[in-house]
Amino acid sequence: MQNNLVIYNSLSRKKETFKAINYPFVGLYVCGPTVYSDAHLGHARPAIIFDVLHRYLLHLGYKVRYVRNITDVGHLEDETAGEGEDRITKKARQEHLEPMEVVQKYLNTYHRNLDQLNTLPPSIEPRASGHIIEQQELIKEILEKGYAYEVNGSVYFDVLKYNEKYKYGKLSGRILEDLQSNTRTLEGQDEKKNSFDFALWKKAAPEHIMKWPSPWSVGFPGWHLECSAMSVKYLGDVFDIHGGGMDLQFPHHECEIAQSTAAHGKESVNYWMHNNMITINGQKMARSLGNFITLDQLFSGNHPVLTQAYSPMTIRFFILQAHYRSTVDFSNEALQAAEKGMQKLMKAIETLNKLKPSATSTVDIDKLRKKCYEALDDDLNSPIVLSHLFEGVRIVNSLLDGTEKTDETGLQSLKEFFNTFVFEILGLKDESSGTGDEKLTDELMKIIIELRQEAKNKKSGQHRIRSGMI
RNA sequence: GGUCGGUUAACCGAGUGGCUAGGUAGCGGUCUGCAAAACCGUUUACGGCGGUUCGAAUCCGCCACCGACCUCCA
Repeated sequence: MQNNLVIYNSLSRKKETFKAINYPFVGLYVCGPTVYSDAHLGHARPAIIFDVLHRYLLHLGYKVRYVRNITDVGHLEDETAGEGEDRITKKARQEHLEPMEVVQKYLNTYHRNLDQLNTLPPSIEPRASGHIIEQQELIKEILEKGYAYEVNGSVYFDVLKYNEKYKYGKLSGRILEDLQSNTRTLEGQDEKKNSFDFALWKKAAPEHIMKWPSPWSVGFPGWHLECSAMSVKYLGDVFDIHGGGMDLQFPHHECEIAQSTAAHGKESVNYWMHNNMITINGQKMARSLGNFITLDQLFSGNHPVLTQAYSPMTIRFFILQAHYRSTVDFSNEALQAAEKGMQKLMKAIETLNKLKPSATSTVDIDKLRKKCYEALDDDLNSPIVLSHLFEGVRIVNSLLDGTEKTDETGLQSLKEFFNTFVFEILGLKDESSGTGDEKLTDELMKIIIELRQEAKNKKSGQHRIRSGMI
């Protein structure tokens, strides 16, 4: 495959040329959400970023198997409390629902929101609860290889033992000695040999609702395990790309690497990609911090910090305006700027469809197209792609003004240019026909004018309509 | 405390050792009976102090500030 796609690999901390293991197939695994409350702005980012990657790979001609998991198995919320209650169980108790009802409810919202954001669905969306057996099998493998130990019905990963042969901490740049001296002393960890060991299987307390039988105890799998088990099941021992939020780099992804390596004797991921966080007032937006804005709130404007509603495409545009490895700070101003920018882009595309060709051409679309590919190839630099698209906008408007000219071929390639990058790859769509206030007003005005004309003809009620209009 | 990252004009946000990113706002203009909209053009930059270099916002060092991770998190 001839392509020049370069991806920043978190593992090597370098940009690397992307080479698929088994052309034309690409295996892409992205960590999805734990479904226990409404999806928020932070969830939109990886969904959109990896959607663009997905779309771009498809555009380049790859056959992509895109796997994005759903964490629907309760994991301990607060180990410091000793008697940890997992988040889904807690929510179920609060809302008087079955745990699986909680899961379904928020999974539905998540799907609806991502659909509104115009993301393509993943090829497979495996749930942790549906892969308990696979996870148990993986635990057995790790136990057999000697990198785990059982205590009181729970199974823990032996990090120190693993570190003798492999290197623990390579993804996040952590050194085991530092971890040893710096990890806070948490209560309820007496079972572990070392504080940095992590659970593969956890024996459930009697009141714990989500639990499954296993050779060790009635319990539930450790959080990091599902991704190791499911990625390998659907993408093979070694696959191309694993993505997720930067906050998952440690410990989640580090533990995944350790588990897979311990079980299979080799690493399973070629390229690790991590998107940065969305911040609000300079702080990370997260459910656990309580400073998040849900996507439904953004779309409806129903939140104290929002001065207006923002459409799904405004959110998408806003996120694409920043590079995925940078933090992006939320503000009404920034969202409004994104909204106007996107409208300008869409308007130009509308204008383009009305343009008439000239005999000669003064514009060079090929050059622009090439620049867009270069930007995408350079670690998915969507802000640069957008800047080139706005150069295209300038051209369209100049054509309308008559300061630039182009022939039929040029017009056609300009249309293809926008179609490819705006709609196909960046995944934006024109919302104006459905929700635009201006269009709605225009339509309503037309009806009122017609009514007035009608009333005028019948000589009835015209004064009311006229005075109302003025 | 440890590890890592950031500090770019009014706001958001790219970027390269020398050549205008882009969007929004502002300003000037075109158009319009006026205005709005639209369009065209355009002013404010690279946290501080040193160093390398013919030349640094871009490389190096120190300092300041901010953030992320180290505990669940997208």
